[in-house]
Amino acid sequence: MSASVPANTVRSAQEDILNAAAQCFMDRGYAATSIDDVARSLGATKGRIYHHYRSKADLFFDVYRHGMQMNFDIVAPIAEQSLPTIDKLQRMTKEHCLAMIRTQPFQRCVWEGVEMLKRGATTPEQRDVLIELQAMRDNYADIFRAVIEQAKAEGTAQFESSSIALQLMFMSLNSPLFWFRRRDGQDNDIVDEIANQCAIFALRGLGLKEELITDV
Amino acid sequence: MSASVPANTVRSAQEDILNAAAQCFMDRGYAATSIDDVARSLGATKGRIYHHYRSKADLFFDVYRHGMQMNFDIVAPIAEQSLPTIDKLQRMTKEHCLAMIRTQPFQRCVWEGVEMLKRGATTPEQRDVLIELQAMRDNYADIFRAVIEQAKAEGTAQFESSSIALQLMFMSLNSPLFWFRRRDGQDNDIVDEIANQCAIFALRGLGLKEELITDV
DNA sequence: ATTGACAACATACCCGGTAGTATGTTCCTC
DNA sequence: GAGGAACATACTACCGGGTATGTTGTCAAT
Repeated sequence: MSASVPANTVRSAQEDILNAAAQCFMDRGYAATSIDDVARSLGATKGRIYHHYRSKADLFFDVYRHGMQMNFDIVAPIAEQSLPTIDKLQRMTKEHCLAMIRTQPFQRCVWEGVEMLKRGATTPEQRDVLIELQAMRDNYADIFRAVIEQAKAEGTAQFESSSIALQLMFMSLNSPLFWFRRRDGQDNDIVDEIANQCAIFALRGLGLKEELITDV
Repeated sequence: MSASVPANTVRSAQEDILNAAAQCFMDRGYAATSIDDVARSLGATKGRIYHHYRSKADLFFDVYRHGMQMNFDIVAPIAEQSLPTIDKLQRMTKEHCLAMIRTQPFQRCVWEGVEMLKRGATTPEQRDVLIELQAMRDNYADIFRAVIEQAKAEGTAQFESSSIALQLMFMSLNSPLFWFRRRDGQDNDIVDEIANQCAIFALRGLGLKEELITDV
């Protein structure tokens, strides 16, 4: 709130921490990552982390939140467009999958955050935050749910339970989180090709007719 | 080797530990699970665990190994049968998915073990064991790889990279590990129905023609 | 029946790592 | 030059892996 503080400096300092934390949490998992690990990867010490975050969990939750926000920013605009259902679903799945690859460390934290809530081994305060973040994630999933249900209603998709279909679709689209890692000077085309194959697999899995599936 | 020791007693004692450990590792994850947690869930103390296992990692690896062995025992007999490729693939996917649900705690440990090797934050000795277990897992995956490649050769499946297709297939079949948990008096039909939907999704994703996909 | 030996644990203890805190230090701004 | 932001340093408390040692029951040979 102080006008004297250049906001961009604070923001960039926080973003550096967020990026480093996301990377560390992905590399070792939440439980096995120490605050010192994160600080060390920044060439700093704990003091810097604890100046911006009250606890390790708080830092993790902020990574989670940013990861989800990135997904919303990418997919929501597509969902709001007036497109044929199939086209919309194709673009959404492709872009979601690309987001998984491009912001992998953050999305891995989202994944682990979801698991954390399901396990329930948290303090009540942490649980409250996780529930709020889970709601954010559920809202995001509902964007997709609406589209696949519409596709089913239009007869262009076929599946039994939409909840299970949604889970399976996300598992397919999120799968590069676990078997793919970007290398340094890697070609963008490779990333695009992987997202294509994942999206096609997911769309086929949802029962889309073959002639409706095209490259985006 | 001592004839004086009733082997079944030792075995059942070890299996009790394995089951408890698998459950604990699933509930809290490897890093967040303490040996005391496992012992407490058995109504025992550390002494019991460390009498049978040299370290926490050793215990975890044994759970991993048992999980993979269960999968082999279920799927290998099907793969060895002389069946039409499509039928074989259908039965294998369905049974694999059922195994994921029925032996969930063990399979979650398999999953985490795979991640553990990829992260690489282990001692050299642990890494050696993980590499051996990974080879076991790769061999298991190769059973499926052979079948889906044959299906592709026969023109009944279509996908680009068989490696990616394999990953996506397993992600679909394994997905109940993460969004489904068995309740106490739950109907077997529900489990069967979930496995069906996962298997159908996976087969569709692999490009199987709709008329070839039937309930198993 | 006695005893020795060992398996199968339990108990007690050590020690390294880590979350969190309390307190310095530096620089920047007003 | 005063105050606070943005850190670094130093410290505490505790948890958890691993070990060393004690205890009990069982079996085998005498």
